[in-house]
Amino acid sequence: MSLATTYSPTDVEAKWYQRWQEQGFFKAKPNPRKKPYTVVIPPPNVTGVLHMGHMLNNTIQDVLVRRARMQGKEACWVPGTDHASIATEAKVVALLKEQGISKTDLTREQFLAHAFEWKDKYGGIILEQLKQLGASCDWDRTRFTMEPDLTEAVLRVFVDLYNKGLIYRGVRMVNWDPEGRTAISDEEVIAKDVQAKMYYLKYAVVGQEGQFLTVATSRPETIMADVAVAVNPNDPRYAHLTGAKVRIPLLGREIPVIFDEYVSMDFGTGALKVTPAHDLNDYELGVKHNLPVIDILADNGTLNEKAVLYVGQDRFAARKQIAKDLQEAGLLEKVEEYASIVQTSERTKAVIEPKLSLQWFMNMEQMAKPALDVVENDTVKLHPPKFKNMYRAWMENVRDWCISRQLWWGQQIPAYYLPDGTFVVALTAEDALHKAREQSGNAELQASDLRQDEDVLDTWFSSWLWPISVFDGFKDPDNADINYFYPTNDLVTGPDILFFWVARMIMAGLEYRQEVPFKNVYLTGIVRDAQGRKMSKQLGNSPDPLDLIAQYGADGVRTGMLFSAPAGNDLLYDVKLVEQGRNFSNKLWNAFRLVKGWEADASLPFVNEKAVTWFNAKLQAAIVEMDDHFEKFRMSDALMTIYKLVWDDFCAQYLEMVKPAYQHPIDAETLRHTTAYLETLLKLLHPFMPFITEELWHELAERGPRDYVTVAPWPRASAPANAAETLANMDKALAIVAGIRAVRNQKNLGPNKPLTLVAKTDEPALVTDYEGIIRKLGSISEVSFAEAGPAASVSFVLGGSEFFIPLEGHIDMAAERARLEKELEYAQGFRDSVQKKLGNEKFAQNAKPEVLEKERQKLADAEAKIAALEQALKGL
RNA sequence: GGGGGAUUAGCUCAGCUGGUUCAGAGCAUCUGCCUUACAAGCAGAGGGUCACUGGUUCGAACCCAGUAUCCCCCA
Repeated sequence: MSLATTYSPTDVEAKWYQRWQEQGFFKAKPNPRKKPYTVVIPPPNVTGVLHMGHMLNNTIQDVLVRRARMQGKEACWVPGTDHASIATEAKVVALLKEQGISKTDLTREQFLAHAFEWKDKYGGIILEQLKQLGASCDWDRTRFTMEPDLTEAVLRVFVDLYNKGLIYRGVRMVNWDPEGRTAISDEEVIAKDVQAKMYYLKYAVVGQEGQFLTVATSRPETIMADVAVAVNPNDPRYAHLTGAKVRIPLLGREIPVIFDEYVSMDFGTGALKVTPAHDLNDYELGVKHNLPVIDILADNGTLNEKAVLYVGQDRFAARKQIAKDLQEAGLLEKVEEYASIVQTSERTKAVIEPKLSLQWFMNMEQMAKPALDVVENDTVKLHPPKFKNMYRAWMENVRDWCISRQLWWGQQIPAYYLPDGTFVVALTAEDALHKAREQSGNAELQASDLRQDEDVLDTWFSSWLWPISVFDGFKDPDNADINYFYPTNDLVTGPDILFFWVARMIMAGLEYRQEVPFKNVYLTGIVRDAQGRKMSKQLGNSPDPLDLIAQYGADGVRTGMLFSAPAGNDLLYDVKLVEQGRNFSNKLWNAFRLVKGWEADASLPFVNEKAVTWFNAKLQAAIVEMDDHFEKFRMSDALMTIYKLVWDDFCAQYLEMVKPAYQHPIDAETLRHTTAYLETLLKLLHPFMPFITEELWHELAERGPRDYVTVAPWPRASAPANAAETLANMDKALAIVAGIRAVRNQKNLGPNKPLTLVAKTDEPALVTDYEGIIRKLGSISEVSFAEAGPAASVSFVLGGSEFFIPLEGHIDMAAERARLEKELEYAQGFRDSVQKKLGNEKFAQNAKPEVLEKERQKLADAEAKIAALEQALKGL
């Protein structure tokens, strides 16, 4: 047999992924004999390519799904993509621009044709990439948020919520993205710290020549939209301005001075210019004081003709220019630097303009309440739970959701305008005509008389229906799939979309299924580089996931990502992690090579009973521990448990214990147990490392046509008799081995130089029962017992026993004495502290009996050890 | 400005109900080994004032108060 000493994943991975698909292992259908286990993928943008965040997120989902599948559940992982309205439209617009085509030259239909063409070409890439990671999605269920069925779901919900009065149309202050030329929701706005300038402008007081009111503003270009200057009524500096008017600098228009306690006296000069069209707070102030609104900004962020000055200039250019002009006019008192915040668009990064605009909104208050309750009472559990607080804060302060977008790529709003300016909301154009005729009383109204709203809906207005719509729960609310697979079990996503998406899915679930959409939400962290910086194209600090898979294997990458990724914590990615993952694959591969190479000889006696029962106890304990970790969504801990079991207990200890001498056969019983253990380990590892485990599963034995580790039953923990004793005894035996090895290292003896061991102990069985193991792992040629150690020997003490290794010519008596004395000193110190504790009356009164018993045991152990050490010193 | 979280070994993090020789794990580091499964490996070792200051308790990494620093969310 010739197996390479290193595992090479490349061919193996492609082969098994294909076989799994051929076998249909990932397909799920309602099965009353099985429990459903459902996960819906957070649909990546169609524009997307796989990045490290997807790798982490989808690895976690796949681990959960694969384990559930092995547990005998009907595991259903629904994949799909999101049409990502604004992001995709921006991408298509940019692409067309490269081809010399401007969006404005196209009709809506032409543009959408281009966009769909683009989507068909690139939209599936990310899903193909997920296959390389090993994602066990049911690909037959792949959905797209803009496909006909899902679009229909969106429209139905819109119509329904409109009819319930939860969706309304109105003029409100919205976040305007001048780059995307669309309104966006509050959640799509990102606040950024910037170093800004504060301009101090002089407003001349009307009728009092030479008197000025100085106003501090960061946006001097908006003075043309000013309708008042506000000061605090309690501010003595401005009391004399009651009823006064001031003149806008440069422009000369007169505006009133108003008094309102809203104005902070400490900020700037205590005088605030009021610009209702371009600031939310100013808008509210304007409404309160009944002031007009002057909107001087065009949709693209340039100044419009209402500005009078700087018309056509971009807002930032105008700011520079007006500062200069004010300076020249002597109306700029000073400019100061100050730390400020600007609101930017999540998608286009453009600086947001607050803008008064006619949009569609959804009332959130009514839906938020039940969605908050289910999280508060743990019907939906957040992992880690610290996110509950954030969730509560958001839900209690939720504002209405602006759902219309001035874009083409997305679901067009099903509102139809009549010639008289009124509108109807209907699922289809025919319905709309029907309603329009009814509403207007004009039976002659034709379809061509109606004009559908130009806007599309926010992308999240389709995503929030995802757990229901992927099972066609709107079109056909009582179908077998939705009844079986909904509610889903676990959702894995990032905390950045807790409000965008998670909260709203809960609302939709409660509204349309009267049931939460999932029971657990696992919130991943952000993948950062080793220095803690976010991964970004600009920094070039993000590895290409597909390169990583090619280099380290999908299994290596998956385990690498999970080694250091507790829920909710950011993952500091370092190539060392995937190296560790790859090394682990290799370790497993070599363990397999060893076992595979063994020849069984049925005539040999079963000599490894101690090792076999010990490893079984270890294995069972590890299964219990893993199940517990999984229960608590501690994925990296579950991985670490199996990692240590495989590497330390199975490879470093167990295999070394049972390994026959080179080119010698092994007894059949041991081989049988060992192979069974290896199979169990493969099962436990499979969710983390699907490819190598499948490969080894098939290499290890002849398998039937449907016998794959992918569908093998998840191991059930059993409780072996006397497990605790088995483990404790082996620990003691291994401590002897460790003692021997430490002596080898100290004395610089090679690992193979045969040594002899002399034991002085009250528990000789601990040595005789494990003598084979001690000999093998310690390279000991002979074990004997004595009342005192040979003169020229190194000794070590374990519990109350003393062990000697005769080493003629290697002994430094002074060093030996010093070492033993140090150990003795520590043991005595420990004994004293325990004695003191036990001597404390209050402790004796208050401590629980178990604790007291343990302390007494500690004292006894310490005294035995001290006695042994004293003996050893005497013997020197 | 409001709210939340964190601070434990060089790094990333566990530490559950206050009590086990409780101060841990992985990685990294150091020393020695190419020992017939694996140098992507083996054996061994070192390394911490549990942020700081008080308090509660027989007993505190853990509970309480305050301080400092960092992170996140919201405004």
